[in-house]
Amino acid sequence: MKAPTELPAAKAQGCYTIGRAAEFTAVSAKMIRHYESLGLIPRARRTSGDYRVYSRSDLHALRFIRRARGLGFSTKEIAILLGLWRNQRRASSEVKRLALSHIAELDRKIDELRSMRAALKDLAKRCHGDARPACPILDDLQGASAEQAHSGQRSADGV
Amino acid sequence: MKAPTELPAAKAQGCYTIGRAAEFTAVSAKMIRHYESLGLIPRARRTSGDYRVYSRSDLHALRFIRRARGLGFSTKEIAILLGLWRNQRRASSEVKRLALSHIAELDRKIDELRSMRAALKDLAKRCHGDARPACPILDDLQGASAEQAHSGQRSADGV
DNA sequence: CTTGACCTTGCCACAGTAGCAAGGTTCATG
DNA sequence: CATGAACCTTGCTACTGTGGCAAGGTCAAG
Repeated sequence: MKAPTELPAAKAQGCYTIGRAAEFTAVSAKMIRHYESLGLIPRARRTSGDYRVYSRSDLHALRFIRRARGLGFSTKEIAILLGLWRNQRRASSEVKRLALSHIAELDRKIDELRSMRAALKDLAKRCHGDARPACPILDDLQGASAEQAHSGQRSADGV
Repeated sequence: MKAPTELPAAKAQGCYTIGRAAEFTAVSAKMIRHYESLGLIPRARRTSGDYRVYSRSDLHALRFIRRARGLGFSTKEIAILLGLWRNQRRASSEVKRLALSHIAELDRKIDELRSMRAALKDLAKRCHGDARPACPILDDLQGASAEQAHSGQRSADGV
């Protein structure tokens, strides 16, 4: 009940072990397993020795995921995108809606980072940066210099 | 060794329970404990009933942390900033150096998000967003622009 | 004394990625 | 055929920062 050499045969037919799949998709083996556990990709076929086996179309899906991650989509969003991708009867409006909402999210994050940057840049500009201890940056963080220096609270929600 | 009512007395002397400290600093009680466990702030004094007690200067440090978080500093960076803050013989150049390197980090992140945004915006622009399935966004994620059947991979983005 | 508000610790969860460990599989080579 | 290198398996740990819940203790007021 055990084929002696199934992987080489599989390779000849366009099948890949997880390591080769990782190599060809630039998604680490670790992450491939992770995506499987999340259900982003279906459970891989296994050899008799329990090795995962991937087909070319599996690699396709992995590249899809990698590219979507490269655009900053979360795994949940990617799950939806994959669903739309696989659904030949999808409406492109659904995809576009998701994309636009992600753009809005990116804008939000960019704005947040930019306002941090602006505030810090301003403080840095006012700091002599010499051997003396006096430092407007620390003064600001301390809040001693002026509680009303900049309008109240920057809302948290870090990067 | 148990005074009957120590907290009210403490309050009168400018002491705060963790809840009140949270309220006055906008740092959640949870995070105050967390910062303590990280060593960002010293272990709090305790009442006989093991309640943490904070002084006004402790609140000061907590606000310092909150503001630094608001500027996007990591907890490690904040640990350094706190050290500089407490060190009266610091050189402002140290602070400035940290600030500038953080600005560079923010720039890096902003650029990354912006390039995602640009790429996605472009795709979204080309997507009709109607009831039909054809979708340039999915096509791009699929990598259709460069490959279709077999042959090597195309590394899309270096993000 | 009871009650309710507050505190304590500790564990789980999120997201995404990486590392390590102990053990099994494959396959080529000696 | 046996060995060993290279690869695979699962599972736990960690990171960063925040929130939530649970079981139990403390405190102050009624």
